[in-house]
Order: sequence, then C-alpha cells, then structure tokens
Amino acid sequence: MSEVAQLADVSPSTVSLYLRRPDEVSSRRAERIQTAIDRLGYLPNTMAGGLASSRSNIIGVIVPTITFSFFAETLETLERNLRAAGYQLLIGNTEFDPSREEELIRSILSWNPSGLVLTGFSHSRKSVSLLAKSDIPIVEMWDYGQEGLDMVVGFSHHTCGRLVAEHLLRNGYRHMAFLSTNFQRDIRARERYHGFRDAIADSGGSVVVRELAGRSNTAEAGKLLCSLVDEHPETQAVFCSNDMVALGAMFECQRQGWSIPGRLAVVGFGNQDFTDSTVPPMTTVEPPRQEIGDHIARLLIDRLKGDDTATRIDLGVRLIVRESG
Amino acid sequence: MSEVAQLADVSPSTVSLYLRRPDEVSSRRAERIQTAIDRLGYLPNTMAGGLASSRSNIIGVIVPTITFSFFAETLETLERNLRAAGYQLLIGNTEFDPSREEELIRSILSWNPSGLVLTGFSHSRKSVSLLAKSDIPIVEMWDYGQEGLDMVVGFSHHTCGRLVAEHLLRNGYRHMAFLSTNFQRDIRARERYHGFRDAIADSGGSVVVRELAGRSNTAEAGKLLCSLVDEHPETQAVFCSNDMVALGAMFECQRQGWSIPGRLAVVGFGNQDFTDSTVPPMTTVEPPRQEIGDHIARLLIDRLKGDDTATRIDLGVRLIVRESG
DNA sequence: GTGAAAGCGCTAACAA
DNA sequence: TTGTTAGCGCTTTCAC
Repeated sequence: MSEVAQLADVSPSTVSLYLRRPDEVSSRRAERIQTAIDRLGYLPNTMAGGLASSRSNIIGVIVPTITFSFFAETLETLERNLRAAGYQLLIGNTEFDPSREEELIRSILSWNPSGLVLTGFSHSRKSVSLLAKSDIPIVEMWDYGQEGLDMVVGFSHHTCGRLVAEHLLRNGYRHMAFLSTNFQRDIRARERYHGFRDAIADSGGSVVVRELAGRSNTAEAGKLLCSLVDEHPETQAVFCSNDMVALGAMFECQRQGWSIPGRLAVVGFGNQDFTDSTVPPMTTVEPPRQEIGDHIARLLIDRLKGDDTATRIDLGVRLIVRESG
Repeated sequence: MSEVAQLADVSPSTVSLYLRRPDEVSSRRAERIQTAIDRLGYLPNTMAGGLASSRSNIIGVIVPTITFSFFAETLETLERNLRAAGYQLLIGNTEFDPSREEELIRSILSWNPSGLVLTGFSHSRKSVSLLAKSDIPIVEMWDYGQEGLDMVVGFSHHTCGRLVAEHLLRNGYRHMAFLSTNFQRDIRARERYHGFRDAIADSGGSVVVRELAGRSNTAEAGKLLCSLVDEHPETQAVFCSNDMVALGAMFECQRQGWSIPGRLAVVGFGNQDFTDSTVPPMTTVEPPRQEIGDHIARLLIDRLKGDDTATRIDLGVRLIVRESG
C-alpha cells in the first residue's frame, strides 16, 4: 500500500481511505491512486486490514456434510447473498461428529468472524461457552422448536414427520416403516421419525424403523427394504430419511414387482430434482433449502448493521404429494 | 496472549513459542502456560499470527459449484487431508461464470494463502497474471492434457468420451446422442462430447447433441430425450453429461416403454451412489472424485515442505459397465 | 530455554 | 479532504 501511495504521491492513509470509502477522496487523487493500483497490480492484505480494524468480513458456517445436496444448496444461496454484502464464507463440515464441531468453532472463532452459522441445536457445553463469550451473531439453522443461542432459521422436523404420517393415515395406511441413513448420528432424521411415530401411535397404527449402515446408499436401501418386508409383511408404507433412500426403495419395489403405492407407498424427504420424474412420481417433503440461506443472510446483514431483528423463523416444509404415496 | 503470559509469569514470546513448538519450552513453563490458556479460555488470533509471519494456513479452492456431488466429494476429501496437516480451506464457487473466477482469485489471494486449487485450465488473462506474480503453489484439477500453470491433477475428458464411444461401438451401436446439462458453459462436458464424437466419426457412426436449458434437471432430460428420438428415431444410444441426466433418460424410457438397452442404451457419468440400483443397473464412468482430493493434498503438503514434486497426474477414469449400455 | 525489541501491512483517531 | 501517529496481536530475530 505504501508503494501505491508513493507512486500516486499521496499518503498511505489516503490510499486506505480510497479503498474503503472512495467517495471521500477527491477525484483527482482517486484517479491517481487507481492508476497506481493498476500499474502495481496491488492486492490489499486482508489479514493486515482485519488485524487493524479488529473485524473481518468472514462468516463461518458449520454443516454436517456438504455432500448432501440440501446443505450444499443452502450454502450456495447463503454465499451468493453474503458475497453481495461483502462477506466471505468459511465453511467447516463436522461429518456428523460432535467433537469436530467444537474444534471447528474454535478454529473459526480464531479468525475473528463477523458471524457464525451452525446446523441444529446440539452443541457441546464447551462450544456453547466458547460462543457465549464471543458475542458475535449466531444463527442455528435447519431446525426449529428449541430456545436457541441467538437466531434460529429452520423448520420443525417433528412436525415434518407428523405431516407425512397424517397424510399416509388419511389415505388409509396403518402399518408403516421409517428407513433412515445415519439414524444414530443425524438428530434431525431422528426427530422426523419421532414425529412420524407419534402421529401413527395416536391413531393406533404401527411403525418399524431401520437404519442403513453407510451413507445414503441406494443399493443398501433396497436390501434393507427387502428384509424389512420379509419380517413385517404387513408394512404398507415407507417414509425415508431422504430422497436417495426413497429412490433405492422404489427401485427395489420395481425389481420385486411390488406396485407403488399399491403394495407399498414410498415417501421421500428433500424434493430433490429427480423426484418428479421417478416412475411413479415420488411423494416427498420439500425443506426450505434455499430460503434458509436467504433468511440467514438477511438476518446477519441486518444484525451487523445494528438492527435488532426477529430472532426465530420457522419456514416450515411443504408436503409434495405425487403418486408414490 | 499477553494476558496468558502474565498469568503464567512468562514472556509473551515464550507463550508464542509454546503454541507453535511446545517441545522447545521447558515442561515447567509449558504446564503453567497451558493452565493459563485454559483458565482464560484463550483463543489465538489467526490474523495477527498470519500478519506477523506473513504466511497463512489457508488453501483456496475454486470450483464451479458445490451442488454437484463430484466436486463436493473432492472438497470433502481435500479438506480432510489438508486439515490433518493444519490447513484451512477457503472455498469459492464460480457458478460456471469465468468473470467470477477472477474475482475469487483476487479475493482469495488477498488472504495470503499457502496454495490455490482451481478447476480446469480455462482462466482469464488477468487471472493468469495475478497467479503468476503470487508464486504460491497452484493446482489445476479435474482436467488433464494441457500445459497447466503449475501442478495438474485430473483426467482427460476427451479420452473419457472416446472410452464410452468405443465401448458402445464395440457393442454394435452406430447412431448415438450426447445429452448434456450446461453444455455451453461446462468446458469439460464439452470435451467429453468431443472425444465421444471423434471416436464415433472415426468409425462412421453418427452423433447428435442436445443441451438441457437448466441445471441437471431430470425431468427436462426426459422431455429432451423424447424430442430427440422423435427427430432422430435411428438413435440407439445416449451418453449423458452426468448420472442425473442419465437417470432422467432412463425414467423416460420406462414411461415410453422403450427397453434399455434394447431400444436405447443409456450411459451416465459420475458413478454416483444410485447408479448400481437403477433398473437396469446403469453403465457409467467413474471419475476419480476422491483420489483427486487425496493427490492434491499430498502434492500441496510436499510442495509446502519444500519438496519439488511431480507436477502432472493423470488419474484416468474407469468405465463401469453394467446393463444399461 | 527464555525474553526484549522490532515490525508484519494495514486502520482509525486526530490534527492540519 | 489529507497526512501524521499510534497501535491491532502476534512472530521472529537476536542477545542473554
């Protein structure tokens, strides 16, 4: 920067001012400075700036995984909105490991971020105290229904499970199953199951639950479905923890010659792109993937401007009724 | 840090040394320092450290999109490996917009990163000169066959296209189609098409190409396939730019009652999880999604340790022959 | 093995 | 509007 200043024959602080608030510099010098910047190919040093101002344009985001298209879409939307306001995303993924979250929080906090976005409400005690003393805006996303540390943007997975159950019950199904990937570690999949189970219990139906060993492995979903139907031939409908699992279930039905939804109704979660072209089209639940990103960006930007905005937003889900269930 | 020093009754520089090379501090003081750190809940300030040492533990990565599971998997693998070596990923996505890449390079470079990973070989002139003068290790990934700025880890998309064509030709198919999402903007999809087309031309077959308007929209792939077969009823095989498009094509065949591969062979790209359970199982190409991440991490770590390592790695692809083509 | 001192490249008062 | 000055919180010599 001092080189730029020298070449433009102004002081370094004028250059700094020009970079941050160009209209407060006289147009004559502004022009000279810009020329010098171009000539030297000057790139500002963000760390020096951040240190001096003890602020950074970083927003940390912690998600379980970026390979689930849900989260990837939220991240892309969030990034697009936040970038427009001059912020950078620092993304961490826990791979569903709670101890990783603490480590990530620590590492992100050491960057002096302007804000932090977490997935869900479940954090270690240490994480919470770390966050408490940092006093930056925190958003917990992709869930709703608990108190929250600061702001919350998401939806109730319990309600989502109930919604699906009620839909199936209304259509006369009584014996159901929940087919899940990551059931032990994914607290939100478990919540959906709980809502599903509770609604079914209320009306005297039955539910069994099965967990896939790996990630959302479509082939394994098929095998699991087979053994499930073998043990519980009364099963009439399956609610899957995501659309990929549901796709695996549908393919298995096709291979077994089980009609959908005649022999077995299949419901997914995610409303991924492909769900409208399966045969038959898949009934699924649409979570507000992008809306979550949009709302978080808005909340964060407002808060960082000083506004004290609403802190809890329930975006709900939409049940997309097609033909599979 | 000075607070920690005071509480531990040592100098700040000893604390700094302890944090960076703990074994060079006497165990008595080390213990006192650690106690003080815990008591105060001290978190180092990464920006101050980075400024003082004029290094950072950041590795920038620029991908077209993180919502394609290919790239997401490479990112996760890369992150896992690099984290173990003490590096942080700063991820940017261009959304296939070349001008965004330049902007991202600028913004990442201003963080003084230790290295930078780009997708493909196509960069603006400005980007190249920006990178040239930064003298950090650069990796271009997910492609192979051109000179490259520094290191290259990927595979040849042209060869990939040839591979699929040769497989289909060997099985007696003559009239083919290429069904692509993002054909205009995704230079690598286009390269696969070129390889495909060249091999077919060599043996006197025919190819038509069709582009989906949106992202990899499965439903649209179905419609496009229909109009394609309508215009070119001689078409016997379709190579799709990714597995999702291929899935859409397969569903459309099912709806139309076209047998796969009898009436139409379908080949995907990606070997995504679901491809082994489609009906019939999908023939596809497996790109080295995770291997790319592994190799880049190793190259980068070696280079940053001072080793001057091999600079171009062709990981190739595997043709996964199943029943759809 | 430890500490004092200098400075990384900026920003933010403040004075001019 | 512009320049001067004093740090931001660390790391890195270099003496001790």
